[in-house]
Amino acid sequence: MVIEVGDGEGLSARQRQVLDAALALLVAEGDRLTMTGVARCANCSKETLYKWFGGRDGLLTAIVQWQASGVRIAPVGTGTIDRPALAARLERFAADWLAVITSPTSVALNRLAVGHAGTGEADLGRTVLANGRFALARRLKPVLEAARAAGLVAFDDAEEAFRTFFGLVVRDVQIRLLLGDRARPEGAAIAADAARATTQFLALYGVRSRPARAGQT
Amino acid sequence: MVIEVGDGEGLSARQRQVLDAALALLVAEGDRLTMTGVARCANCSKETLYKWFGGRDGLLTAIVQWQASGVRIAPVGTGTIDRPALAARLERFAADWLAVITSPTSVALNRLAVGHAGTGEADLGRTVLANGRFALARRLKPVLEAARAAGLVAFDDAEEAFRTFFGLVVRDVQIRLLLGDRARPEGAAIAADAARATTQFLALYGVRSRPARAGQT
DNA sequence: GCACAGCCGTACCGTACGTTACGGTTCGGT
DNA sequence: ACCGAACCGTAACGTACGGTACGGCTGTGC
Repeated sequence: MVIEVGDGEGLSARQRQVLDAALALLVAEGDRLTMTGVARCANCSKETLYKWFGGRDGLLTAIVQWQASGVRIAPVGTGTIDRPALAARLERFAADWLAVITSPTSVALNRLAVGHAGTGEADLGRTVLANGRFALARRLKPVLEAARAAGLVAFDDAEEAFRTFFGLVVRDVQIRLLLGDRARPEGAAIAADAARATTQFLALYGVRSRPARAGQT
Repeated sequence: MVIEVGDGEGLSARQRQVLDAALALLVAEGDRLTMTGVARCANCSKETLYKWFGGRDGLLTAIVQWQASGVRIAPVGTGTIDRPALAARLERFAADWLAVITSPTSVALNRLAVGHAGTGEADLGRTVLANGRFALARRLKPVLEAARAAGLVAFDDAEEAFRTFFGLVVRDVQIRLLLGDRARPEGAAIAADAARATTQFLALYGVRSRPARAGQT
């Protein structure tokens, strides 16, 4: 199965406007998003919505893909990999990821996809996973493997190492937000969490190289 | 705010039957659960459903509380606390928790609550969190604090330690299941994951006492 | 035996919303 | 200036479902 990662290439400027409006409405209204509401809020006709997106499912799918195309995790960058650089990079990933999953937009989209999972053909959940968790893994694994090649960390399976990192970063934050708990960390807390997760990950997988005790945050 | 943890005390046998049927239907149908469907499936009339539960929201709330009353995490038990006992207890918690959150029932219920979060007054999300994540924390924290008192582990904040343990146990499993990914670990994998999470948690928080190198799993 | 309460099954009502259809308007091409 | 395509705004249709009403059945207290 091929998941359309959708960089919003085939969309006209007007269509992007409509999707922006729909996304904003989704964040505000949640799953009560209605075709009439989108049309009114986007100043377009329902007929146009149906022509462009085929129906409600198509619109929702387009919204998910459109938002995904706007999420950009820190590019990997192929610089030298020493211990401080690795820590900085992991911390950056963690902070970016926390910022994404705690954003109202991401929460609304994940709620939509969760509620929609297992029903219908569109399978928004698959798309959200492809653009979220799996996209993150795709970006992070090369970093982990480069670090392993440089002797900084040790693990058998990059996938397992990634999942541990994921757990250390996300913890209970995402599920709590999805379930409506007010627990959204702001800037400073996110930075602190990212640093803690990185430290813990390196404590679990890091290789104690030489005496080098410096730069442990 | 007081959350009704609901041990199903005020329910007649017949009402439990109805809730069981409704829960089964919820697992099968997802959010498309309909009052008519519940009535048909439970061999009762809609009038009775409305009389007993007040409406759809009331029924959903009753379903959530009813299922929560059936979930039992390993009781804490106040035995001696040495390193192997601590590891065994953590592993037990982790395995129980993984079994719960990966069960189709839990997935269906969490999907329902997530989709329902932020809308309406019932606030199923709050109930699910109270009976899930927070109930787990309530059970686990005394164990962690007893272990700290015994000098086995070290941490400043039991809440933070719990959240780390939670992350190490759950990782990406729950969000993937909620989003419809087929990634349900079965018995052996759950046991392995529980052991790994426990080992990692003790590696992060455990106090290296004396030479004692035995019993590291 | 009988009145009555509780419940089942079903029919019914009102609404919300997805979907379709249509008249009017804007705009680019010729 | 004219034509056609695309699009806006709105009205209309059909259905699904939450909620309500009612007739019939069963079991229990007197």
